[in-house]
Amino acid sequence: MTDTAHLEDLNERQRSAVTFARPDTAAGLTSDPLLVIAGAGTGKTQTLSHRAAHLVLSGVDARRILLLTFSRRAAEEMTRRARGICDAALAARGRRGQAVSLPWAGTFHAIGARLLREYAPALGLSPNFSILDRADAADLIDVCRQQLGLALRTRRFPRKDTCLAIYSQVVNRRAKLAAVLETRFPWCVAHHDALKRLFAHYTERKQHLALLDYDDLLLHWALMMREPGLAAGLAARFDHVLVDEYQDTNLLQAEILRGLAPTGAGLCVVGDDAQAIYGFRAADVDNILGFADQYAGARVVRLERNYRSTQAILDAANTLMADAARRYDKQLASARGAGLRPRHIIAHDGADEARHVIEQVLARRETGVALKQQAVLFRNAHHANEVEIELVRRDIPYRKYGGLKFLDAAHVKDLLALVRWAANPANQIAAYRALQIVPGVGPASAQRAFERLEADDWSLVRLGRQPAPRQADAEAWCGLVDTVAALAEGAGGWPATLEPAAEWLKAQLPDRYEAPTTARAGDIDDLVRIAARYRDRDRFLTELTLDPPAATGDHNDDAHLDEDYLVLSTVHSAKGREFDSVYLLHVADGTFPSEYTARSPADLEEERRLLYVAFTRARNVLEVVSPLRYHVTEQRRLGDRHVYGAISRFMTPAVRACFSARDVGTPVDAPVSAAAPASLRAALDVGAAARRLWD
DNA sequence: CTTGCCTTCGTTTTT
DNA sequence: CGAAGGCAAG
Repeated sequence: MTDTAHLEDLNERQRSAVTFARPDTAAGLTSDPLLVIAGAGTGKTQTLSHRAAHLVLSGVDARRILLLTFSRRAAEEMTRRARGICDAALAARGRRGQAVSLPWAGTFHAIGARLLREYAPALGLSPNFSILDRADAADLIDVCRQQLGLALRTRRFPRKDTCLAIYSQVVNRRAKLAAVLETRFPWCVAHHDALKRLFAHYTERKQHLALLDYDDLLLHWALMMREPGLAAGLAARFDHVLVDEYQDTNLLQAEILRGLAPTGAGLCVVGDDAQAIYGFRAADVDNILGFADQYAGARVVRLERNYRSTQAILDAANTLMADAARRYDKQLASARGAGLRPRHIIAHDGADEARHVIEQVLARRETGVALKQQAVLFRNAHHANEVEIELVRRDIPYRKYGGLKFLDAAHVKDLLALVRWAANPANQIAAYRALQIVPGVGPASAQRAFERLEADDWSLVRLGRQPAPRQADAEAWCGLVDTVAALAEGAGGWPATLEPAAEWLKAQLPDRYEAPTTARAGDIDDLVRIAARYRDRDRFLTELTLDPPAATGDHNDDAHLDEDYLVLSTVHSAKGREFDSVYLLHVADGTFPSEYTARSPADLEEERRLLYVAFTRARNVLEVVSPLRYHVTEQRRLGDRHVYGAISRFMTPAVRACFSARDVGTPVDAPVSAAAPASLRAALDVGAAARRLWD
């Protein structure tokens, strides 16, 4: 007899999703397949964490619940909430609950890494495989390209990032190379055969060197599910599989789920097709749109009562989505009343945009809304530049999510390369990078040293006994090899073993980088401090790669937890979050939608959804800014660096009717440059640009 | 073979 | 404007 007090703060729909179970089984031990279509702000997280808690309270073993999320933040949040619900319920029953945890909550990639580590022997994988982040994977592709002689100048070959992107699409879409090239990379079609060879070689190298890229974590997991014996064993470990953000899963992930729950029994997926914004990463909206066809007897529950935003904001969001092509029809209804109309601000240029937004943020703060409750959102990281400059100038603290990451800094990568090489001496990418830190060691010496290492059964210790390369700084060389060997040994325990490596690297900084290097040394110390938070070296590497610190400065969040700061974030990074006030920058055609994705109708739909995600982050205040004249980042040679653009095509008259409009900034006085690109000439007339606003 | 300087090229979103 | 690739000097 289950006490139901914990279900009281749910609405009827939510409760039906939380308690959904097969009627003929006791205590909800299993259920038919369940799809929860949860509109923005309708309590998706609440519902999923309640379901997990409810299952545990009904007697399901928490270790037999698999909870797959999109980001680590989401996994932690849900685990935390589920624990809170369980604790409260157990306390109410007068039972002293031991804290409930969900040991199998995590991202697809993180859970995949964990399972592959465990099943490595059965899969012919080295259990100490390293995970390549994006940049490392691209570097390995580059090495392969050299090895195959594809880097010839006779014919332009796609660059490494493009090669990796193509590869990734092929893997995640489970598609033929030719098809991917034709639809998404038409300018590379001529290189079909060479790419095929390249990918074959890349795959072979990864296998040989015990390296897995992001896609491999899913691919190998999916391959494992194709092996009936292994699949059955894995499926038997879990009674319930709960999936968050199902609209952002791809075909590989769908295949994995199919293997874990072949009939759909125990499978519960939650998502919102209107918020599918990861198509560029091969996510497939058809997963969620076709769920009921995929799993016979699936139950669909729709959540439409919105607890986040005011109705005025939801009206704008609903109107925006009314034009969408394919979708689960839903109208969000606010539980919070009418509220203020959102505002559409027409700014003269980027500077006015920045100034206006900051003034509004400060004004809002005067009414008692903390900076942390306010967010400036944008499509591309660089759109925030002018706002950032202004924030620094006015000494307003902020934190930026998306864009340049802490781990992208060259010196941080250096230290990681040392640790990665130590963890897996066959990690060619880490080895190359580490070796080339030594003055006088370039690609060729690094290559030869690596070959010697391979020929000598990957023994770092014996590599140290061999003479240094001719031109190498002998002292630094010895320092490097000793340092890495000690790291491999793990002497002194984690993270103390990291200290000598950090010190050695800091000693190299003046040679390697321009002065001043104090900031770089500080970053290295920060990384050492971060390392201390992880149990051991391997967990540090794995988790850091799968979940890099989200924001610049995020790595010292413990210290600044109570500080107030304004949030700057890409729309993508803001998914799943909410703020009292949202200011959306640069709502211009070419950005919303992006000029790069405006080609196919499907891409265009995704751009609309991106705007929808941005709108629906706001609780009380939404301001959308369109600068008329802005800095153009491409075609710099073609003359003037400012162009006049058009307001986003998604801001249709019907959508604009949901907003109140206002102009800010000085009237246009700058003469129009005759050198502006011809394609933009039609928009050069400010009067015409202004008229277009009200068409 | 390494390194530093010069040219050219291409630009989104991220687990 | 920044990164990456090519070329020449040490």
